[in-house]
Amino acid sequence: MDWNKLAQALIPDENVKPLEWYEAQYPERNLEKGAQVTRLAPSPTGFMHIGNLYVALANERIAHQSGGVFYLRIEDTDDKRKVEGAVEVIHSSLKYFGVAFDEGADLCGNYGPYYQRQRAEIYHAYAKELIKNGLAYPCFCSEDELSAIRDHQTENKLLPGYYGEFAKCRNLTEEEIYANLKAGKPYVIRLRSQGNVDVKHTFRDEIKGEITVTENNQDVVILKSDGIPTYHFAHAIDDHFMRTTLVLRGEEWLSSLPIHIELFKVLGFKLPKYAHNCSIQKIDGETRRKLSKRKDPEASLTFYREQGYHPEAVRTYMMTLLNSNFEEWLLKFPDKPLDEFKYSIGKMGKSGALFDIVKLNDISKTHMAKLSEEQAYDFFKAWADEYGTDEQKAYFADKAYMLKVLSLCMGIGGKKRRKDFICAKQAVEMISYFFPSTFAPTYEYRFDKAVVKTVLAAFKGIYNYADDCSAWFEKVKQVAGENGFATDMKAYKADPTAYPGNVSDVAEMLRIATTGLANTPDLWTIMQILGESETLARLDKAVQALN
RNA sequence: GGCCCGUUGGUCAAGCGGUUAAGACACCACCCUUUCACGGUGGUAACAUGGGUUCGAGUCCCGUACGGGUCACCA
Repeated sequence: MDWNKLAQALIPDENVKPLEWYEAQYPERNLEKGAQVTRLAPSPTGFMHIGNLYVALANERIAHQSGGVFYLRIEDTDDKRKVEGAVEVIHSSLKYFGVAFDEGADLCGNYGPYYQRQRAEIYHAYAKELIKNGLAYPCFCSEDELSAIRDHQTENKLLPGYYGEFAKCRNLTEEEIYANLKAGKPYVIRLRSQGNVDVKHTFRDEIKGEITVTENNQDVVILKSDGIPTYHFAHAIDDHFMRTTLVLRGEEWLSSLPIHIELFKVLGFKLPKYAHNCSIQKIDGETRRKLSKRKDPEASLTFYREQGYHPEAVRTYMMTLLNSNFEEWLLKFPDKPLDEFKYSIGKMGKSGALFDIVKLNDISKTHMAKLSEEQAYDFFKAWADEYGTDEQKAYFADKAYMLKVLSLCMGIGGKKRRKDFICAKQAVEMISYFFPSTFAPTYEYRFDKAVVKTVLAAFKGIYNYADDCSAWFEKVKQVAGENGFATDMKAYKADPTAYPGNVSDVAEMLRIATTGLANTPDLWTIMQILGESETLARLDKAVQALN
């Protein structure tokens, strides 16, 4: 067999450049010792999974912390998955959460093009080299033939795949090959694997530690019939020529590592370091499973935008999942920028973490409590403009009023900040009672209607907008006392059965009457913000509702 | 099913052969508090399982169970 002739027939010289050209074009990067070059290599499906952010963040931290480079490569080798505008989505959604690339698709960079479809030539050049060396060959098997092989293998409990004796096209004669080509039969290029599945090696994964990998014996497809490479081949070529030093990717790739190892070997490339991280899981009834794009809204990055989670909070939560010692650091330095945390790949978990929205909420609350009322205003307004209802958008028209509301609800000026707000959506809904357009109370009192009614009417009769906080509270107490409620907490606690309730119960009635909720910040201030006429109107309305 | 990876409280997790087995979230109690929160103190709660190795095992080895991943001209 004349491999050179075959290579030339399959991939003519005029379509490719000499191999040295590529090596010269994409030289080793001139970086400091220890600097890591990492990448994110998504397919442009238009859907950004929380796992994309997760792995992006890890890659970004490792690159930037080491003085290296973090780039974006688009794996668009599968035509079926491609969606218009997807790259835009990748950039914008990651940027929103504070992850930015140094180079890559739609950015500058000397190691491009960063779209795999545009790199056909380089893949062809190396496929040709493999054919020349007898390490790759054309395969004319049809889908039917392949599935027949697979069926036979499963029936006989043999290792499935295209290898050894099952690799029919592996030993085609020269005549057969040229006859097939002449007949215009479609073909793929397969690797002629040199591996043996009985041979195992230990391999060091940066996250998992020592793992055993079996040699690859599959004659995997490297070039599909349309001349586009498969993931495996593109990975080897691209990560070599883009000079990636660390491939940090999802653990679903772990099982194809043997293929990648062999590919790097036959291509004569130095193997990068590998790290395989676990995917984020979710508990579904009794079972854990991967966060699913279809079933779980929180799997999508857009979910966090729609809910109005602060990007910094999401990022912080991701960090707690990514690095086990991060939370300790955060506790110690709550106000330092996240980037000052020393990220360590060795501290990444070996097993999949469960996504815990309750924890995210807690982190979000703490984060919101760091914002000023101006910052909160801007953040909520931006959210409302994009996702809010018309009424909610209108909340922000009177900025001075909104600022008063926010500073009350966030506990600004107090000794300790409140932590009521989780995300913009919830926060904006929470403050809806401050706005007549959305004040729609369902009064749910814990006391008898008649009692509530007397209390409300009595309070309304003596309420004075000009009262300061303590005068106001004296009146609450007065109403409480007049209706038999305990005004002295110590007395009440000593014998709760002696009273129908205490001042706090009376305060709750007033709170529900004016806000519709049992849970709000300081009531006196709320009344001050609402204004005299609105407050009185609400008390009236509440009394009416009791008839 | 084969191969690979994993398994410490409800959840995230520290732990690198000797610890009273950290911490965070959640939950509960108490305290603080003129109301709602915040905050503070304390509490409940874990090494999947069976065998080894060792003076000594959450930590090392083997088996079992359970969970996850993967077996494409998808990435």
